[in-house]
Amino acid sequence: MGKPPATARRAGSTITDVAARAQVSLSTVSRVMNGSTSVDPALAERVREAALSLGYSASPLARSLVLGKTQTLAVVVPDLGNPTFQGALRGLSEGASRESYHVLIADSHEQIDEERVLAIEARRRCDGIVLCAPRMPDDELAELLPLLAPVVLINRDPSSSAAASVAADYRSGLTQLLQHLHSLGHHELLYLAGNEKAASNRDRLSAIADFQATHDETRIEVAPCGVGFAEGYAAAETVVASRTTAVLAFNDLVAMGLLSALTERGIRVPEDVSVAGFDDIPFARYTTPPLTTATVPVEELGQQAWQRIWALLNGRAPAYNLSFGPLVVPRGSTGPAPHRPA
Amino acid sequence: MGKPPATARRAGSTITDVAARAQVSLSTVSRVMNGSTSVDPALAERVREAALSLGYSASPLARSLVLGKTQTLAVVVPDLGNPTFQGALRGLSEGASRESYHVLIADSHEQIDEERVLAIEARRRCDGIVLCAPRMPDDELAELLPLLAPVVLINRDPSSSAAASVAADYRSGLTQLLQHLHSLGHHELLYLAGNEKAASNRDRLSAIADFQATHDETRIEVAPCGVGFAEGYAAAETVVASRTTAVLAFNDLVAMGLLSALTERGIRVPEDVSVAGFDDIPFARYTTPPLTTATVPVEELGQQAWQRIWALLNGRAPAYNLSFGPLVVPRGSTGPAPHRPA
DNA sequence: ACACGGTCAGAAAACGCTTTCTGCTAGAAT
DNA sequence: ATTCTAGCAGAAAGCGTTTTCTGACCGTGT
Repeated sequence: MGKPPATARRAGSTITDVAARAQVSLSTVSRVMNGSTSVDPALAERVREAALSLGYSASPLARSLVLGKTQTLAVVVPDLGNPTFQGALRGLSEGASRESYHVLIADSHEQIDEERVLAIEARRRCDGIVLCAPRMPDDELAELLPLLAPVVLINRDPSSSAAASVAADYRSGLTQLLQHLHSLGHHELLYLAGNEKAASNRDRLSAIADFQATHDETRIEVAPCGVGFAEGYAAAETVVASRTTAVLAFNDLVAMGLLSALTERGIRVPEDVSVAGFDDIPFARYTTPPLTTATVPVEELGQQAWQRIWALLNGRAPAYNLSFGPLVVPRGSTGPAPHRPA
Repeated sequence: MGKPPATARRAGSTITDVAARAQVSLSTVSRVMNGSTSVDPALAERVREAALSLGYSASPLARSLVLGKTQTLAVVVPDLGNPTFQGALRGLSEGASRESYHVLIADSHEQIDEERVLAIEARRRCDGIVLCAPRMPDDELAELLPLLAPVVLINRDPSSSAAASVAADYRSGLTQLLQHLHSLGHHELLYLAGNEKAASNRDRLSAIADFQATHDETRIEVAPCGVGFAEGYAAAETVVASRTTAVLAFNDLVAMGLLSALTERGIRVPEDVSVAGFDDIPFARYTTPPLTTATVPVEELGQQAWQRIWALLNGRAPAYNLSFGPLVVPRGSTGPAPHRPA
């Protein structure tokens, strides 16, 4: 009767407690808990009972330390507020949880100079890392990768180094969007650019340059803009001034901001000007008019990233690097070019 | 010359390696790395040098084990795709990173029966936990809380138990929205309900009941709907059939879906019917027409949650439980009630 | 000159586990 | 009946740290 309390205590019961209660050694408890072969059924039962009544479960920390694996994956994103990364994170987290892996998330809040240390720090507490660093300079990235392995890149071409990666092909996506607008008769286009340093922006610019090179009749203007609603909204001015007939927004957010500003000014979309976004975020379908855009299956991007890191974690070779070719989704915000009286 | 490699190796250097290289004991290395008082400057320098050349940094795992703290915080959300939780997560993550805390995120994917074990599992790898579980039954929550401490609740009234919490006051928000519409002359309202079990939905219903009780002249219909675009879109049918003059959508997503469907049918907002959302997600400002809604400062919710868990982690008492009173943001989607020929 | 106290470095214990190694017991084989 | 072997439980080492404890050395005070 004067024995230690029978009820499970706050947080604390350790393997030693269980061993004591079941009158066996630590080793035996460990074996039972890990379903090891060959331990006397009677003992095993006693141990399980003791564990249960003490509410015991092994400390993940101690376990990780000795096993050398944490069952945790790090994910670095530049901005949790960005639908693209949210989607990728979702896909990733789903895959991870299915394998009972945990996800440590590090938001660099666009502080690209801190990304390096953030990634390293996060990586140290995990078994692997998935990195989204669209604006990290190529050389810094290359130098960082070896320290991070196993690592999977999202939306970054691992140029030199042979890292695993999954990405959306922004180049191809924009090319298709250009063709879409071109086929509608637009020859005066405006591209509202995102962040100069971002790889995804460079890809788009490259697509524009190529298109321009083979289409003399078309003029594509480029205006710096940004990546959010507000910037898109503010760009209405530029759009009007440019007297172009179609606008390629850096992404759907920008497009939506722009759409809103144009509507306010009484400029009709697509009758007066066509607007195309990029990404096909869930909202795009529900704008007025619904937004023409290029799909980027962000959630699948995350899933594929998980698949690759999972392979890596198990010592297998990851699947081939993947590049999703976005598809144009023609919706109401783009239409035939208006006949403009010069 | 025949010494061990001087360059930093992959991942592996341990404190022992550093000690060996610096010709001192482990204890000394540890002291130096932790900026401990009183260690001979010469030795200290030698240690630092060794650590640097080996690329050493202490294993967070081992450190956590002995220190009894992981520098990590768990966050459980029901759905990473939901802007509300995204915002809260952002706010939280920002605060955490400022204190160089890490964030482990667990997405229950709306599997409310797994939330319990998910939370416990996550909690075990962390120093504390922030829980968003809008649909977990009260009794289960109450039973869970003691196992999770220190814990902060988001959007849950900790009824009996005295847990720290931050929440949006959905009741008050909806009341204000009702008043807003009432003052515009609407007497035939329709509420598109969210998930039956969700606390935030119950709060709204309660607000409706109260309002109804004091406003005989007003009829408020309730229709089950959902929490996403698609459900809002699909609800257009119901809205039209109800012949009400104003719709209170469960949230902005539903409102946007509805808006889109109404526009497609040529129903004018707000001339024919007023639509109000809830949450004031960033998109709400940019719909056509801009969406009247009630602000819920989700990011601040996250920040405040961080403040409280941080206090708890430091053995201080958390600030008083917080309830944000949403503010109505009147925008273009609500207007005077139309004169309807009976 | 000797005892005493104060610095500071190393030895060792502890954190909570897993796993190898050791040793005991009992059953089988000769 | 005796030895070999298999089977299973406990002892102990090890994971990489921090921190307490121990002990050496040096300076000071009498």
